[in-house]
Amino acid sequence: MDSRKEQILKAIIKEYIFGAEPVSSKTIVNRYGLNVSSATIRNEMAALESLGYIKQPHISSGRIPAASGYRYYVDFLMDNDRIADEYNILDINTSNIKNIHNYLKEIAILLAGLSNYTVIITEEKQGEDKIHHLKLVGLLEDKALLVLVLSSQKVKDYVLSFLERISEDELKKLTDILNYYLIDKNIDEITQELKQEIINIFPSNPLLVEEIFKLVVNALYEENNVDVIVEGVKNIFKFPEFNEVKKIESFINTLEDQGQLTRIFDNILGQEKGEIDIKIGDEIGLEGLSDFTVIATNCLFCDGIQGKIGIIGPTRMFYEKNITLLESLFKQKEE
Amino acid sequence: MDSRKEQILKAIIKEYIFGAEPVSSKTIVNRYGLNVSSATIRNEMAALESLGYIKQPHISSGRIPAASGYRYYVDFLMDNDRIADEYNILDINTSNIKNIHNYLKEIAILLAGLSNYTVIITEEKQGEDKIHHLKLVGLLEDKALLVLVLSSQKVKDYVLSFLERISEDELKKLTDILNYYLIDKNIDEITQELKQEIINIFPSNPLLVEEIFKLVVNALYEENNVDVIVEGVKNIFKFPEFNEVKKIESFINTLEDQGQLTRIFDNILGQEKGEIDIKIGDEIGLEGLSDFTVIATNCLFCDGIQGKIGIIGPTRMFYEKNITLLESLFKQKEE
DNA sequence: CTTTAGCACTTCAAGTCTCCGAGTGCCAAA
DNA sequence: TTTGGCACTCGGAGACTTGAAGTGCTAAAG
Repeated sequence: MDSRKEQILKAIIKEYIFGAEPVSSKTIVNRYGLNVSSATIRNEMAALESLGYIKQPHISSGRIPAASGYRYYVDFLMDNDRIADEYNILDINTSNIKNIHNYLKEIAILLAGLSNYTVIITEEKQGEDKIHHLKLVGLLEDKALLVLVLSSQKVKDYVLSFLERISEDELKKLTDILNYYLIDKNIDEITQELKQEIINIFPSNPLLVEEIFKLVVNALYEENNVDVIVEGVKNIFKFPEFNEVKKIESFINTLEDQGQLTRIFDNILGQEKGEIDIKIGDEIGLEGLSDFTVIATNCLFCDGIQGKIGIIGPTRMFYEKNITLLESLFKQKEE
Repeated sequence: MDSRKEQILKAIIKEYIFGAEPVSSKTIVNRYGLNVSSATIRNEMAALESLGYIKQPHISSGRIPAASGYRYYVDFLMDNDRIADEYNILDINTSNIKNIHNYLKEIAILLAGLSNYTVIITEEKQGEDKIHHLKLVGLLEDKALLVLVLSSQKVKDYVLSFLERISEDELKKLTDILNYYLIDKNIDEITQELKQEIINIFPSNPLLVEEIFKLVVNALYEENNVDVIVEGVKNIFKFPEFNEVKKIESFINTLEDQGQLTRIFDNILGQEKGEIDIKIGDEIGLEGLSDFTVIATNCLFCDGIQGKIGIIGPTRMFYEKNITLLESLFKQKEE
């Protein structure tokens, strides 16, 4: 990726974010004076395509960014000198918080209005459920079942796949270790350090331990009876790429499935406060959201009220603006 | 409307509710043995059409029910011997009500699942706001402004249109009467009797008083910070008649506008508990919902928690089933 | 007066065809 | 390495055809 390719990729992405239509080589020459001809741009575009950053909807159309193109843009090309507009979102009605749910709802509505995308807020009610015990059960050569029993008596199970075979004895040993360390722990007590400790004791398969920890945290997270608020669904209709009922349907199906939806926050479960997480397309890990981007962060909404907040929109999204919006939530709290 | 016309109307509606496609004269002969030929059915259909109960999407297609056809069906033709299936909805998790919002949400999800339509629940937090004072201001010959000041200091105004001219003096007089009776009243205290009293004192324009009362109740209702829960939006995609993005958009826009949405419960504001209100198409009074039917009722969800619950779906709806569903909410509470 | 058979008529929906514009890929020359 | 030029491809819009479904109407039968 030389500088000119980056310039062209950036131009394509900016143009496509703005116009939602495939970008032609000619458009780039006309609007982003690079002092080369459209043929040169076409050559570079072909190169960018073979790198996977852009793609063609069909053979004789312009290019649109691929997911990895947006990823490259977010990681390396985005204008970081964005002006930190002051959005004083958390200040609304703070005098008037009789009801946390309504307060969060107002924040969501406001943020949906400011961003023009859909906003999701979860309030975490922490530590209500704990691990009662768990068990690993071998299934086939390369599969096992993780069975979790929670202190609320709920049972959850997940299928694990291994890269290489693991013996029954190994599974038994890992089950014992996990039980020893995890029984009676709530979501806050299942830390990165604890995970590391177990990996040290059971070094033969760290990836498996990672996976199990993720699922355990997930299970507790879901069971904590989080309040999920979704606002700004109607904004989806502003985007011409969602002009088919099928696409709207899969979006709304995902939004209405609370169990699935909270998974958009998976990555930021253990993240530092104030960090902004960006997941593009399949990175989100939900089938219905493969054309979307989620920008999310942890947020301390007010004393004692903590949760996560995410902006979700098409991958063709105004990244800078939304990141600024979420950052501004923190600026206020730091004061 | 002789008995045969009613039979045919009923057949058309049942058939259309089931199949979502225009019903032909032949279909009726085949499936609803009336012992007449299709030509006779066609004659009757033409009559039913000129009565306004059914219509044709285009000339040369079968008939579909018109809004007033559904109305006739609901009022006179519906099978009232419907078996009162026992849906023990309110029993879910009653032991576990830590959080009213989540309890209502669960009810909504359950009911949305059972009905296959969209469910709306509002919890009323009663009597929080009152009328501080109000004023009628003449605008043009046939218009005036109703200005409401609430005890929460919020100001709301509405334009009133008269059929015939009303003098400034009259407006002043009515303003004084209304203030005398309404100041410091909350939503529960603004009753039908109070309205009647004012109409008796100010008999020259009862319609105007009616209109003002409606707006006052509305304003207080909106301000009572009701918690609105919507579940089962995704069910809309099951109905072939909503195969255009435009239609979905207007539905979702309405659902997301809480101020508008609560107006679907307008009719049952003062209604007896347990009565079921059915509004079809334009009867709902919301532009975005002219292809929908709302079936709604007051509901005492549990001790002290009162609210309204509505099922909303296409006019082509399984009326009997949904009425039964809502009725079953009461059966449980009476026990 | 009511019902019915029969037929002409209308409309939609799906399929086919053509045509045009936009845009690319690639070659050969600069 | 860049560029002008040209052949090629594809999608979308529009025109046209065709077949199926269903009606309205008329004239005859009950």
